[in-house]
Amino acid sequence: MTNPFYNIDFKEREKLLKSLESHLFHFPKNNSIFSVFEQENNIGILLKGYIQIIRLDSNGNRIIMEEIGDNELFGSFMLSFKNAEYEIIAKEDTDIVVLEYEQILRNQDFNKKYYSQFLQNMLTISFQKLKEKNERIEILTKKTIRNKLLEYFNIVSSKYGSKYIYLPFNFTDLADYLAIDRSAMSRELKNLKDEGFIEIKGKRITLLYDKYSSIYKMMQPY
Amino acid sequence: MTNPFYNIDFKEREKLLKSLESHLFHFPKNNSIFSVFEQENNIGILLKGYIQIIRLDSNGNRIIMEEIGDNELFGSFMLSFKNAEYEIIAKEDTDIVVLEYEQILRNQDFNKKYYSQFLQNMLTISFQKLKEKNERIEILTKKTIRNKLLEYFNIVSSKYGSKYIYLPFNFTDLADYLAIDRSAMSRELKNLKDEGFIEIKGKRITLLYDKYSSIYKMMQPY
DNA sequence: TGAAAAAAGTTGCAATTGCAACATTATATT
DNA sequence: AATATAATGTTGCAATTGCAACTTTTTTCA
Repeated sequence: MTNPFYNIDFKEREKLLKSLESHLFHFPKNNSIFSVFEQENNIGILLKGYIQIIRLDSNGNRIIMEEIGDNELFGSFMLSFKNAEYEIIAKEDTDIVVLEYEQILRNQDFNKKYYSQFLQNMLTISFQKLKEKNERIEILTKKTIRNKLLEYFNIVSSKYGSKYIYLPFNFTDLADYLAIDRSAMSRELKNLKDEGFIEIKGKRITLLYDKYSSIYKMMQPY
Repeated sequence: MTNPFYNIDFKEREKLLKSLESHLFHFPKNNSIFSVFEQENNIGILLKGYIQIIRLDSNGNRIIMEEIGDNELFGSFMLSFKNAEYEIIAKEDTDIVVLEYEQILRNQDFNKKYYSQFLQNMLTISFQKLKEKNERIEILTKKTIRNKLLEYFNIVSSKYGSKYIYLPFNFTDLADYLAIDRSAMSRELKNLKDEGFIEIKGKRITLLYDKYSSIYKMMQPY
């Protein structure tokens, strides 16, 4: 992911962060960072670490809404925490900067080169995130568990240009990311294995089918 | 939606569009505008009109990926048209500007005030779009048709602050937006009516339940 | 206006999936 | 290393949903 401070030197960065009324936070592994985002419209930039944003239903469903890695944006500006219960958890030791939405988007310091560069960087990151969100939507709109899994595998596979995939999370979390029942997913993964489409060794999955093969096209929902 | 040329006067806007190598297009109602977006990484700004981006599966599924209205962004920079069949249709007479991703994000004309203002406007629009995408994901991750419908109704209802909802599309398209079978959705809408939770008159739906009521919380998937 | 096309409503049936309730294996912690 | 905890694997069963195949209603357009 593009660095939000790309092409902005250390001194300028300090000035920028001061003028945007930023706050720096550190969270140790496995701590909740929800408190920071309760108030309205702030923007978090993850400098280092890894966090998950999890939504908990009134039905007891657990959904992984976002996985945030280095240089990514997150916060209430893009995901309203009002109407449901959320957990934001640092899965590793994590450093974040929190900015005010208003400060970034109402600021008119256009004579400061570093501010314009910062806007450009933020836009680059936002565009990448929009692409990710659309990929997620392409997965979620598949009607069967099988097709959700295959779409997910294809996206990860083409991202790294390889038929050998390393899952970024465990199977429980994968099910919560794909919004399907874990045991039903487990059953379907077994089917895919038995039919010879994939191979699984821990978090390492090998795709044995050709994306453009007739076998793939024949994978009908029913 | 924020105007991408907010706070940029006509003369500056002309200069900006020229420097970004923009192209203007007009499409009459019901025409395909796909051709414009076949090439890599371009950004469309919808000036006036209304378009739908539809994904067609190899399974024969039809999914409404995006609905684009005035001042919204769309294009291959945020939705890759490579790995599936897409239709991009102007549902009304539509004017669009097409820009190059590279031109916007590599340009270093930071001494031009209008360019920085444009970046700020684009960022505002991107943030709004990210919020919409997350709302869509919150709907799609619901496990039952009933809960998808209710989540959708709640989002539309709270957006307009009213229990009277006017659907922005017909029921066939609603099903394709929620990624569920039309007839199954029709059945579930009838159930919700019969149980007294909603009232339907054409595209006008009245929510008869209280969002914070126990009835709502009791709406379990099974 | 009237015919054609599209959208909406209905229903039976079978496939899929969620859920529960386990057993087994892996990981974390003291 | 031993124990507690979490993750994974498995299966029966019932609820939900997709699909097909209609009918009825609404909208479009020549």
